[in-house]
Amino acid sequence: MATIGDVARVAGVSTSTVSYVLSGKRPISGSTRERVERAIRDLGYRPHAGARALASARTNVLGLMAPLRADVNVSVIMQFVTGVVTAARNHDRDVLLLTSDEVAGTERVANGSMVDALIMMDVESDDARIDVLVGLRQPAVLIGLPQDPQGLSCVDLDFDAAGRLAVRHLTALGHRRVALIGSPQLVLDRHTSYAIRLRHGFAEQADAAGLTHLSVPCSSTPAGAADAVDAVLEAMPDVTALVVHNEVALPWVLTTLAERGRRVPQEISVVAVCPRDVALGQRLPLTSIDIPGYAIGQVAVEMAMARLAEPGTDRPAETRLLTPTLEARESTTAPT
Amino acid sequence: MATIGDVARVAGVSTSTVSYVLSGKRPISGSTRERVERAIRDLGYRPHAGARALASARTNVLGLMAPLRADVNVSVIMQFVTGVVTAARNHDRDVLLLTSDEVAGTERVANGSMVDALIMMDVESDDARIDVLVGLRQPAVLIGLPQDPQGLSCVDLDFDAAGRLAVRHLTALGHRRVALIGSPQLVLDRHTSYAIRLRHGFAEQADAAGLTHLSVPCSSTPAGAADAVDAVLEAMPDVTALVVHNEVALPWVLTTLAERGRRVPQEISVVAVCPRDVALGQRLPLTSIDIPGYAIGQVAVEMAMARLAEPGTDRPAETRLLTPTLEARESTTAPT
DNA sequence: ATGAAAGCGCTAACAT
DNA sequence: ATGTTAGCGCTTTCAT
Repeated sequence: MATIGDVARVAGVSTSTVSYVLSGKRPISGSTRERVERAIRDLGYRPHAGARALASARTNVLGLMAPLRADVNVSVIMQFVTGVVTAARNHDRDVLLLTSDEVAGTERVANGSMVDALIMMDVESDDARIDVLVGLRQPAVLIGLPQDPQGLSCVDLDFDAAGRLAVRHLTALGHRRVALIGSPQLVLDRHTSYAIRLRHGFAEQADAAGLTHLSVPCSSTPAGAADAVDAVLEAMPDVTALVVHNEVALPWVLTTLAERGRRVPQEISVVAVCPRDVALGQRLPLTSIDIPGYAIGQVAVEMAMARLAEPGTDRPAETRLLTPTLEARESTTAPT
Repeated sequence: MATIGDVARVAGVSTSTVSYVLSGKRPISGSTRERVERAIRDLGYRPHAGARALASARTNVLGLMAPLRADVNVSVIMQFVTGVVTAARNHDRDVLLLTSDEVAGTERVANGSMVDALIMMDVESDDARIDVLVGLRQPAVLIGLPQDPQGLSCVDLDFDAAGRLAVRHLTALGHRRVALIGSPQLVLDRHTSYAIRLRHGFAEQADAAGLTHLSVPCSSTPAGAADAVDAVLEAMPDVTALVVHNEVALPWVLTTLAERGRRVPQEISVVAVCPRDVALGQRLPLTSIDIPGYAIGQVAVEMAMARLAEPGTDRPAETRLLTPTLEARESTTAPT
C-alpha cells in the first residue's frame, strides 16, 4: 500500500502538503493540489486509518450499540440501524456494531479509542449502561428516554404524545370505549421506556376525554395476540376501538378480531403504532402512527456529530422528541 | 488515557515487557507479569487501537457488508448479523457494519486498513462486488453462493438440498402434486442465488420422483401471497402440498389458504423454508427446514479467521454448504 | 527473562 | 503557499 510519503515523492511535495490537500486545512495552490491529487489517484493511495487515529485522535468511526436479540421489533431495529449507518456515511463516518448486552464492549471500544462517539439503542428507563457512557470521554447519544439521562443527549419518538394522539383521533370519531394492546409484559418489566410512555399517554388522554379505557400487554406470538384480544373483549365487550402498539403481534391481533367476528373498521376501529410499511403491509391499510426509525437514527447521528464539532463547549445536552403524526387510513371509522 | 509507557513506569519495566505481557508472545516471569498486570488494572490501561493497528498491521476488526434494505428477510438478516457479531467477539474481534450497496465502502475500509477481513452477505449469482473483494489484500468470505467465487470462501445453507429434502418429505407422505411458493420475482430477477437454488432442487427432486409440480414467485405482501396461492390453486386445483420459501409472505399464505377453504394439513400440507422461530411462531407449528442464519454467520467468521491464521498459505478457498434438516411438525400429513 | 530503540503512517505545530 | 520535524502509542527486532 502506498503511503503519504510515496504520494509526496511522486507529486514532488512534502508530506504535510499532501496531508493538507487531503484535509483542506490550509490553502494550497491550484497546480500543487492538482499534482498531489494525480499522485493519489495514480498510486491508489488511501490514508491508513490507524495512523490517522493515532496522530489526530479521531477515528471517524461511530459505535452503535444495538439489541441484536431477534425477539423484538426486528424491522424497527433494522430501520434505526439503517438510519444510523446512512447518516454516518453522510458525515464520512463508519459504524462499529456492538451488541447491546455487552457493557464491557462499550468501555473496550471507547477507551481503546476505536470510536469518536457512541449511540445506544433500546434504552430502558433505568439503564445501567448509562453510567458507563457518562464516564467516557467520547460523547454518547441515547435512542430512547431514560428516567435520568445524566447529561447525555437523547432522541426518540414522543411516545407519550403518540398515545394521546391515537386517543384524540378516536375521540374525534366518536369512540367512547377504547383499549390498548401493548408491548409484551417482558418488555414492560424491563422498564423499556417507550412502552410505558405510550401507555401513559394513552391513559392520560383517555381519562381527560372521559373515555372508558383499558390496556393489556401482549406477547408477540399468535397465542399471545389472541389472549390479549380476548382479554379486552371480555373486560370490555362493547369496546369500539383498539390501539395496537406491537408490530409483531399486529397481524395476529387482526386475524383474531376477524375470528371473533369483529370486522375492522365496521365493528371495531384499529390504530396501529408501528413503522409505516408495517401498517401498509396488512390486508387492510391501517390507520397508524408511524415509528420513524430511520429518521430517529439519523437524528441520533446528527446529535453525536454536533457534540463532536464543539468539543470544549459545555452546551447542555438536549432531548429531542419527534412529534408523532397519525395517518388516517381504512382501519378507523366512527362507531356505529 | 494511560499509555503503555505509563504502565511500564508504574510496573518498573520496559514498554516491550508490557507489550509482551499483553500479547503472550514471549515468556515472562511470574513476578513481572504480576506487577505489570497490577499496573494495568490500577491505571485502567487500554491499548490504543490505532497505534496497535499501525504497529502490527492488524485491526482486530471484521467488516460486514449487510443488506440493510428493510424489505426482505429482516429476521433472517438479523440472525446472520447476530451470528457474525457473536462469533467475532469470541475471536476478540469487533465488527464494522457496511451497507451492501456501497461498493466503494469496501475499498475504503479495506485499503484504509480498517479491517482484517471482510464478510459479505446476500451474495447474488453474478455479483459485481466479488471483483472488488478479490482485489483486496484482506481475505473475504461470502455468505451465499455465486456462480464463480473467484477463489473466495463461501458458506451457505445448501438450498438445493433443501428443495430436494422438502420434496422427499412430501413424497414419503404420499403426495404426488406439489407446488413451490417462492421468493419475490424481484429477488429472482436479481439472481439471488438461494432463491434459484432452492427452486432448482425442488424441481429436480419432483421430477426424479415423477411428481406433478409447479413453482410460482411470491411478493412479500398480503396481496402478493394471495395471488401466489390463487395462481397455484388455479393451475393445479388438486395440489396437496405446498413448499413455502418466503418468510415474510408465509403468514399471509396461510391465511389465504384458510380463506380458500383449504385446511392445513387436512386438505393441504405445508413445508416452510425459514428460520425455525418463524415456523414456530405461526398459529400452527409448521413443518420446516430451518435457515440457520446464526450458524452460518458463525461459520463465516471461522472461515475468515482461518484465512487470517495462515497468511502465506495458499490453501485453496473452500465452499461450505450446511446440510439442511427438516423438522416435521403439524403442517404436513398424508394426503387424503 | 528483559531492555533499548527503530519504525509503523499520519497530523500539526513551527518555520520560512 | 509550502517544507521540516516532533510526536501519537504500540510492536518487534536486535541486544544482552
